[in-house]
Amino acid sequence: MGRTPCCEKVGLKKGRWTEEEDEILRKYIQENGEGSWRSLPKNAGLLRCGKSCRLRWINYLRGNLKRGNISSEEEDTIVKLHASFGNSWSLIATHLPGRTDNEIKNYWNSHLSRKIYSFRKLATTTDTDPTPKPVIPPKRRSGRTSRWAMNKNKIYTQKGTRIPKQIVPQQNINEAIHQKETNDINEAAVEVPLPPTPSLERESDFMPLDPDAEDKLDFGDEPSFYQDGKGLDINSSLNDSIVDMEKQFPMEEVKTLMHDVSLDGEKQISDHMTEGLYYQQVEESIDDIGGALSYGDKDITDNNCVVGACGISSEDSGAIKVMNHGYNSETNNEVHELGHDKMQNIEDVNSGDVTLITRSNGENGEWLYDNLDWENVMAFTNYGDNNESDARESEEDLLTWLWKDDDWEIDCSTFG
DNA sequence: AATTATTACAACCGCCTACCA
DNA sequence: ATGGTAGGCGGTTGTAATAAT
Repeated sequence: MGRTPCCEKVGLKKGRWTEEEDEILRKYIQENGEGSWRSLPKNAGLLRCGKSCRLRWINYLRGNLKRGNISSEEEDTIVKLHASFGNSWSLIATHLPGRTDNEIKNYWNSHLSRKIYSFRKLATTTDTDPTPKPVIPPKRRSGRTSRWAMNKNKIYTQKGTRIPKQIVPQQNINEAIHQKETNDINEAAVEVPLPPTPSLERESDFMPLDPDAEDKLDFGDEPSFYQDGKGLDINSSLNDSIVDMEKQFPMEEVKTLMHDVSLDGEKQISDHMTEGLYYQQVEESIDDIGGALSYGDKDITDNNCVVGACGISSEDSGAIKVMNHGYNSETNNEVHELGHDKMQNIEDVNSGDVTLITRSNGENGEWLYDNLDWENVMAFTNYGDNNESDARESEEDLLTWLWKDDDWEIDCSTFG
């Protein structure tokens, strides 16, 4: 049996609402209250579908709605909440008074997702010129002026480029938001769980998106991910695969190596970051995770590739992966084949991104894609705690990533 | 000045779930 | 237990607005 339509659509008006219609709807609801949307149009004398009336009311006519630009604080909150809740726009909207789910969704799709994509593109550029590049905003493209565009100089400053930390579910989300509202969240002792975006999601290896995230964020007396600032205790099925990297790979050595790499003319991370900034971020990341952590198993090298390929390059995850990779250097074919040492190995994956591996071609300039286990990349069989839907989503992410890449010719030749 | 390309965002669509008879 | 309905949600589309050519 087919689904019955929400209303009889014959003869109903569609498209933009006029002032007159708005006024009729507003007046009717003020007199009769919300609800009974199905019967509302008829009673109010509107030639609209009940759903359309509801949407119009909720998104534009009801009181307490903020109009105008999304503030930087709101934007920040959206990004952070998206990390925890994913595309649950209505849930995100409950934390942004006066903003509707539709508005937030649109803002995400038209502003934030693009920003993140731009950042990833910068981070994965194949430009081999080691010369530091100035931060230059892209040429203005044609099109309607966005609210965001009017908010000057917000995006292309380096100031805010640091990718937030991995999720640290140590406190209730509301508490974190309150903290954010009253202070600078970056200075807070505990951060709000961080944002994987659609393209970032694959990076939250340690805390996959969870529809019940809000309920679970208040961990109460649950153990922290961090154990005295050293290593990681995820208190989960991953326990067996957790490696205290500091034991295997002294932190000072990691820092030294990363420092050397950053000064070695390798600009894999991003053209818009200076070496110093990059190093600072890596160092902070290492400090943040209290030494080391690992989420994979013996196939962690492949995991690094998979995750990186499907997500934005993040300095934090980069640092983590670097260490993992360094630890697993013996299993890394390209390192041995090219005779690279641990340091080169770190360079290879220092953003955890497949594209960057192409930079490890070193002496001969050859591509190293052949050394990747692409079957595994596509199958995602080793993706952490994965299940079928995760794998499918990851696969879509990768395909999206490939598709979005500007250099189609290179992609074709590279991936066959 | 006209056209084209691109964008932001309002609105729609269809699916899902809770509720009720 | 079942089927119908309303409301809610996320994804997608249509289009007005705007910059670039």
